[in-house]
Amino acid sequence: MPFDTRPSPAASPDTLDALWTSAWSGLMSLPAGKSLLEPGARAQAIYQVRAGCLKSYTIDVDGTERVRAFYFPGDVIGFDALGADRYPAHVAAVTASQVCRLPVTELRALLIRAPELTQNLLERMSRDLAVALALSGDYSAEQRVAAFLVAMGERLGGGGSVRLPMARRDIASYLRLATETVCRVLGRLEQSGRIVNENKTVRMVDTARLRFLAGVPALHAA
Amino acid sequence: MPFDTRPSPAASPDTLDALWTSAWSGLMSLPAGKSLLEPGARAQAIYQVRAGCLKSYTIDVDGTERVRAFYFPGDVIGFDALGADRYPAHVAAVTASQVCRLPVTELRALLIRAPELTQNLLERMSRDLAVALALSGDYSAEQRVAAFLVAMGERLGGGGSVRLPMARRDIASYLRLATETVCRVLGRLEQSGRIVNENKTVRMVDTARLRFLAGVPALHAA
DNA sequence: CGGTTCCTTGAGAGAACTCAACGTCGGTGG
DNA sequence: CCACCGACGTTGAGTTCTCTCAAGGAACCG
Repeated sequence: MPFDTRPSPAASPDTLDALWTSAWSGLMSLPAGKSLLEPGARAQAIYQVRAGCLKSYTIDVDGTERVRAFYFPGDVIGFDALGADRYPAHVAAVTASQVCRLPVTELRALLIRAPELTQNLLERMSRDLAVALALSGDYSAEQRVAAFLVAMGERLGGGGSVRLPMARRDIASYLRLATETVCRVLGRLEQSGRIVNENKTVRMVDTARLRFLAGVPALHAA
Repeated sequence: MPFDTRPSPAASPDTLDALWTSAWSGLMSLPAGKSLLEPGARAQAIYQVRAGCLKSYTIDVDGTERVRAFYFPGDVIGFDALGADRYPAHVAAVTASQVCRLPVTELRALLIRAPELTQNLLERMSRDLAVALALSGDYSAEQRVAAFLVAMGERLGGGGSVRLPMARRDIASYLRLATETVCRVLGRLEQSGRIVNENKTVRMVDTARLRFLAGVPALHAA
């Protein structure tokens, strides 16, 4: 349940959509592993993913990487920087990616020019907030992994087959589990016939059961 | 570190502040335990706490209560409903409280009339988002409790002495721990001389050490 | 003052973590 | 084209932390 990160398009007039869409510019290509944002840097722009996959992460005192979020095409990067005016975390490409840019100054101007867009923005942020709150719950390793698979399946829409471009370590870090635990759970899910684990691709066989394991399906239904 | 929930006032022109402040109306008094919002209800208004303490919580499938947030005077309740147009959780008074109201329609009108306020709103939401993300990390029971105490101390500003109006059970639920674990950690902190535990009030003796235990002090410093 | 709820402390169980080893994949250079 | 190397993935054994179950003590309310 906790892992739907899709900022699905709001049902707003075409003109607003167009305004929003055309605001983005400066397509940028990033090879796998390349850093896009550094924590502490002035938040001069937000970004939208056009292709590939990126991750947001922090490095804590003992040098451990903590993945905060994964971003896929359509997702906006940088909302969490608007408050403090500084980026709070690293953002780097997981696979070769393309992103486009919207300077914060232009975002503000745009919102003053078209206040109706604010609604859209608030919706996206409040959805992110709801997901983050859901993620902070205490769930078993099995629940977390199942929910992650289900959410990724819905997010990427591969029809029961999910390609996970990120390393097991990244998934584990995101789910607050040990890498080994993720492997073990995937192994157990495969043994019990719920999934088929093919390298970086997971085929979900028993989706209903996975959803049940994930717990509350409400968040996805909504 | 993860627990600063204060939406501290943004440094914006007096007129904007005044506009924001005067938008709120309908002071409402709630006795302890009284429910303010129910999940699923149409989000017709957001609220601001004027006095007391409230909590936001969900009830999951097995009937367990999960506390999502505590609200104190100045905090805004309901941001997370703006996206889905429905409140996502229960909100109830922990102690006798007073709140005032801002209908969503008026909020939208206000934002169109004074788009500069949007910035303020985005800042509040993005701060909430950052806190929620921080809270979702995996921390030891000791880290969580220490961080909670430090954050509450900063939040309520009682000069090293924090009054915790909510039950241990609520704190435990919020921190994703068992009630007993919270008690045990408080006991250990007291035995090692870091705090003095007087019923509902905790005096922080070794604040520096508590901050260290809480981990990254960055979030508070910023 | 009795009852209820909350807080605290103890003993045992279970889930996830750490440590460790081995197998696999992908890239690089001979 | 193949062999090697390093990073990643998987699996096992033992440990640790927190949870659950249980009971006694303290505070609050009628």
